[in-house]
Amino acid sequence: MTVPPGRRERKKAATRRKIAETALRLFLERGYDEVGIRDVAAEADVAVTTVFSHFASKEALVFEQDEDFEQRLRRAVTDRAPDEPLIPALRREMRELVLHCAADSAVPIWRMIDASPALRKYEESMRLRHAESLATAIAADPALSRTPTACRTIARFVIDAHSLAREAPDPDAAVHEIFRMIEAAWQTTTPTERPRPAVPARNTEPAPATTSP
Amino acid sequence: MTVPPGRRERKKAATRRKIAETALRLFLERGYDEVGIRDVAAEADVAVTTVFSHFASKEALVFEQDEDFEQRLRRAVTDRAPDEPLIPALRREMRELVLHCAADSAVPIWRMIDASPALRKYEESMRLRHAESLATAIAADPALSRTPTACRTIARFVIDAHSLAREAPDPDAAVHEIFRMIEAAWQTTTPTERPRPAVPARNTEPAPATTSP
DNA sequence: AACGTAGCACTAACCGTTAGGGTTTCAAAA
DNA sequence: TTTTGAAACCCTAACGGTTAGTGCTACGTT
Repeated sequence: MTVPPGRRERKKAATRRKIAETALRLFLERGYDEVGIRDVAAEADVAVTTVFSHFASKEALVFEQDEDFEQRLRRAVTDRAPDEPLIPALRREMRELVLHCAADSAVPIWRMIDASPALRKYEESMRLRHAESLATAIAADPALSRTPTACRTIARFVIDAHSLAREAPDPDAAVHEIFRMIEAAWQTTTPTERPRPAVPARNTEPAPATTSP
Repeated sequence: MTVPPGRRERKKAATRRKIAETALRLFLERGYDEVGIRDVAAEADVAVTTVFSHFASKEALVFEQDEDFEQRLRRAVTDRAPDEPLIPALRREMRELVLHCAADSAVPIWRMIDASPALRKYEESMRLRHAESLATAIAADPALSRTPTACRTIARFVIDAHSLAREAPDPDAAVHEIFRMIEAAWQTTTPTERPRPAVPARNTEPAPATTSP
């Protein structure tokens, strides 16, 4: 598993990192549309085909932490405390993600993204993937048990919250404002649940045959 | 304005229609990815540049009624009866739009769209435009007076409802399920209104000197 | 009738992306 | 150690969407 990675893997990772860093530097220096893939490849001293063996498209060079984002949201659902409700957990995670985007040194990157139609388009298609991934995680939680449509709807709302809050004048306040709406939407979808009335009714996990292979 | 259109305009419209019809026919016959712009131009007996003078991109050949969709949603807001609440008006319109997409002879077109990543991407970017347009219409209604973030959020939710309902097994039921959630979300955003009792000590915004220039 | 221009054609290219085919470098089996 | 397989990389050439440049022609207008 976690054996010391061989020279080959280290070199591959180094190449990938060099390409991504070079690309981002050139994009920020000259503008995304003014830099071609051939420029990136030449500056990183690799072949054009090598760039595309590491990144699926030119836009993917900009959205490197794409999978991070997706995974963090999924884990906010799956790894939350057993008694923590869904929406507050998602709100907490989304708040961190938004603040990270809005306040960090990532500001010029987002300015570049907002200025390029191609990048905005790509971001949109990523968001759909993220929403589906999040919807799957929500639907898989036996403590929630909503309809597929309800899960997908809430997932979309949460993903929407990211770009809406990011573009708001006060991102932190926007997260709270939007999640108040999401919470209300979620509350209307409570057919098969008993939150925590008199008895806490903590189910005791009778036979966890399969955990996580 | 509505003078009998001259020969030039009629010819232009005919060319545009011929291109669109030819393109859609070829796409459905052979598949979107199997038909090149050069094929469409040849079959429609025009130059490639002429195709692009009528349509901004290859994908735009498929989404001709794009502006219809946008306008119908905006008008569902602006042209609704003075006493009709927002969400029911939007739900009614969205229900029609979804049923139109799901039941009509438009089914093979949507099958084609769902099968092509390029078309799905394009549709996504359209949806962002539609959401912004709808948000503007909602924000402009003095009878509603919500925050910009609330307007944009609800607009996104409504646009999301379209694709979610379209993909659901029972689109009509999905529209109602999703709009129940949207209605609840909308209800939580009632700052400058007096729904009913016990004012919960909200600050009253004493002097709104600047409204919206 | 003359003029200005909108619409269209043609060529040639740009750019992202991929296929095809070859070389080096590593890792693990023999 | 040697062999062997394949992963990573390189190069060339091309494909397909898109655009610039340059005209020509037909139409609307004066």
